[in-house]
Amino acid sequence: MRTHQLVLQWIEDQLSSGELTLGGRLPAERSLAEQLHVSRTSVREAIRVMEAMGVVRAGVGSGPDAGTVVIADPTAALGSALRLHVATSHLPVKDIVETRVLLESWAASRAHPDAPALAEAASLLEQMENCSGTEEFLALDVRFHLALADAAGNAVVSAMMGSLREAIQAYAGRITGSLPDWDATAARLRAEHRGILAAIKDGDGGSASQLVADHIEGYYAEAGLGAGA
Amino acid sequence: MRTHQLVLQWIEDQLSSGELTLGGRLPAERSLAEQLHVSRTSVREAIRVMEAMGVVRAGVGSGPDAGTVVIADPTAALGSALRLHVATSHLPVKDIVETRVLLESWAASRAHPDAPALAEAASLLEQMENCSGTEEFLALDVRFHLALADAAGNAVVSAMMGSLREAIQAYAGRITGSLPDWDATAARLRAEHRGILAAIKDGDGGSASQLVADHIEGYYAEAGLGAGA
DNA sequence: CCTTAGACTGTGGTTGGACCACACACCCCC
DNA sequence: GGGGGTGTGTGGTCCAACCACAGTCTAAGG
Repeated sequence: MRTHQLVLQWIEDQLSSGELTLGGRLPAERSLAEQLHVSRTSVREAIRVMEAMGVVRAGVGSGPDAGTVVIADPTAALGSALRLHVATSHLPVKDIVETRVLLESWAASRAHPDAPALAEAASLLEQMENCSGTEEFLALDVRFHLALADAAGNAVVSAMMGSLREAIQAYAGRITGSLPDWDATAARLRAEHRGILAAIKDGDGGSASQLVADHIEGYYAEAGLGAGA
Repeated sequence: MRTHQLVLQWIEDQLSSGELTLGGRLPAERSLAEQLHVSRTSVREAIRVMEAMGVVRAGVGSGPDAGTVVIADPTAALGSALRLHVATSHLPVKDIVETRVLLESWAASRAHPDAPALAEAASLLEQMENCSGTEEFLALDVRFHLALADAAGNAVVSAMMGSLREAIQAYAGRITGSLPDWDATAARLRAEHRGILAAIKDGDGGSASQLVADHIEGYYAEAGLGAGA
């Protein structure tokens, strides 16, 4: 076993045993190196991996925001990994979209009509009504869909959904530019969003699920992604 | 932007542009450091992250297996990340199981009856008939479920399924020890496996989907995981 | 007494160099 | 022609130093 993996194991054990919790701070790199009898280099490599996994965040300087603290950002880890594997052409964009439809339609069917996340979704919907640029619209769109996923109350599905969206963000931005009439598309998307939100609030999960699936598949189909997506 | 992120960006660009492909080899760490005008330490940190993401594999020595080569193991990345976040208690095991049911039941409903992966699943089923230890049984069980997921032909779903299973592998092993009658449970699981495989081969996706959901939920329910999982 | 400009301390970030173990490839010697 | 030692290049590890940053403490000045 390589040295940095030993450090990784130590940190994971600390997390599992509860000695390191969310918001807690790891020992300083130099202290940790001495404590585990390894070099600071190995400690740093382990922390780098943890950082890529969205488990810790390293901050320089002093004060409460400094040092290496435990965070919880599973979306970052999954998103980066998926994006890289898309870059290697190992994960087809078609499969990403298909999985996104699967997760989101499930979330819509399971969303609680009185979840607080739905209030945020409604607020985002209003902001989308009067927003100018396509970039701003897309950013709000991402947050809207994430809010819907959160309403289902499954942290794993929410994280996976966010990471899928992140992984193909650059791709989605490119195909959006090729749309024939953005204003018309945006108006349609807004109307569909309202329909989805209304269905969820009415407790009609089955209908909401179908609307979400049509919404996503319709967008990618219009943008020119091949059949099946 | 930190130095190692610059290296990460460079590697990702090489992957996106196709100059680095599956099976290809990265320049040696020392060469890459000189080429990008950074220290070898920064290059190593970047490679370490890529390794954790399942994108590259580092090997010492000489020959075809040496050096840092591009691989494609998205399961490793997702699995480690999920496992760590489960360790921080940020992702409940209940949500993991729920997501597993979602993905696997979808895969069962979409599996192609003549997919080559089903032949492997059948072979694994035979091996499970006459196997002794519980560990061996569980290992074969993992491979059986992965084969079913592969039969659906969605690489993203397959990867996510494998990573979910990996993330709770230690957990599953613990609860298995608390089962009252392992032999009876194993016999039931085998029978359910046969039923699932038969449904898929008959082209009855809906039935297969329901059988898979019952199969997984039943197991965790028997092992004592709370309701809803 | 209060304010403020400076030094101090501890954090991660980066670098260069050195040495090790490993595994293949080559070459000399038998 | 065959076999063992050597050469070369790879990643793995460690060390010592320096930098930038940010909060804190201190001492000088009002």
